[in-house]
Amino acid sequence: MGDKNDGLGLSLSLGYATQRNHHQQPSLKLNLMPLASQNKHKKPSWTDLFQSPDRTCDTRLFQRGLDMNRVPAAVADYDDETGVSSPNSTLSSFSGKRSERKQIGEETEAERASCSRGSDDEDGGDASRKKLRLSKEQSSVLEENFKEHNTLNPYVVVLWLQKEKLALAKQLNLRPRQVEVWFQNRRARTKLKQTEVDCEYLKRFCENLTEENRRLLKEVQELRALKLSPQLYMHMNPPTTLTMCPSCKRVVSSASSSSAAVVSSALAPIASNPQPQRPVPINPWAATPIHHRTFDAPASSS
DNA sequence: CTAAGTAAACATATTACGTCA
DNA sequence: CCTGACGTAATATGTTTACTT
Repeated sequence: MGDKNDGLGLSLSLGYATQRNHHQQPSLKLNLMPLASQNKHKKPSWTDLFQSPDRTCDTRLFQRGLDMNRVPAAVADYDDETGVSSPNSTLSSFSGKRSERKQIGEETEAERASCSRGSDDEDGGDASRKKLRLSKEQSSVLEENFKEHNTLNPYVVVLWLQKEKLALAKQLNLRPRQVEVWFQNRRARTKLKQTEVDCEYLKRFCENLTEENRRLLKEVQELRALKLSPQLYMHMNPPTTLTMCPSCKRVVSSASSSSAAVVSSALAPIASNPQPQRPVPINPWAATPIHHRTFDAPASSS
């Protein structure tokens, strides 16, 4: 997608956005790479570095029948023993091509029905997917990791993705796939929230502009009226609220009363000029401080 | 070098489940 | 107890990118 690499913009500075480049700098794992997979003539690929020699590993694990929310010791052991964090492992039971993923998913679905996260879910027998609510502790740990890793540079994120995700899953007794899904959904929620906030922000901005426009129109009318009766002009409050910064040449709009001196000097040419010189329209966005918002976790309903 | 195939990771939309008022 | 709203885990699908053949 085109927005993959500019995900640092509106979409929340999610560090993952650039992880596509992970193939470019996986050097830290050199010592973990199977020699057989190395090519002397080219840089080691990420795939080389992290790919499990046996792509069916995770599948096999799940085919043995695993608790859907418990990281099987075999998974952790596999990772620990080999020191290899296969990209596939992050997909856990659903790695591989979509079709394969689906197939595997179907395979594990039945198992899942007979599995459970905890001891309180033993009804089993239902072939439909079972949605399990993460515990508060699990959610908070994931949340912390999200905060910690959504702004890191891609390289670090890649390492995190490839390695720490497994560790996180292990720590939380979740499948790596669940961690992955959680982050995916978390990003979606964050983006949605960001969109809502931006929408509200634009709405208010538009309202302010409308109000400002109304005010300026009124001011124009007043100035035109003054033009017809100059003697009244001297006793009036300064009508304008626009000032210009002498250093940056920026026109600043201030709703409150401006300095009388500044206003008077600004008005002087206007009073004498039949064609009042308005400041060059400025980009309202440029003059408006945009505060980068940070988003906390949406209030959990659980 | 190029093209086709593949894998990984993502965004997005949707579905389905759990919780709560 | 029932029900609808809501939050969210899980799934489906399509896209992009890097790598391999």
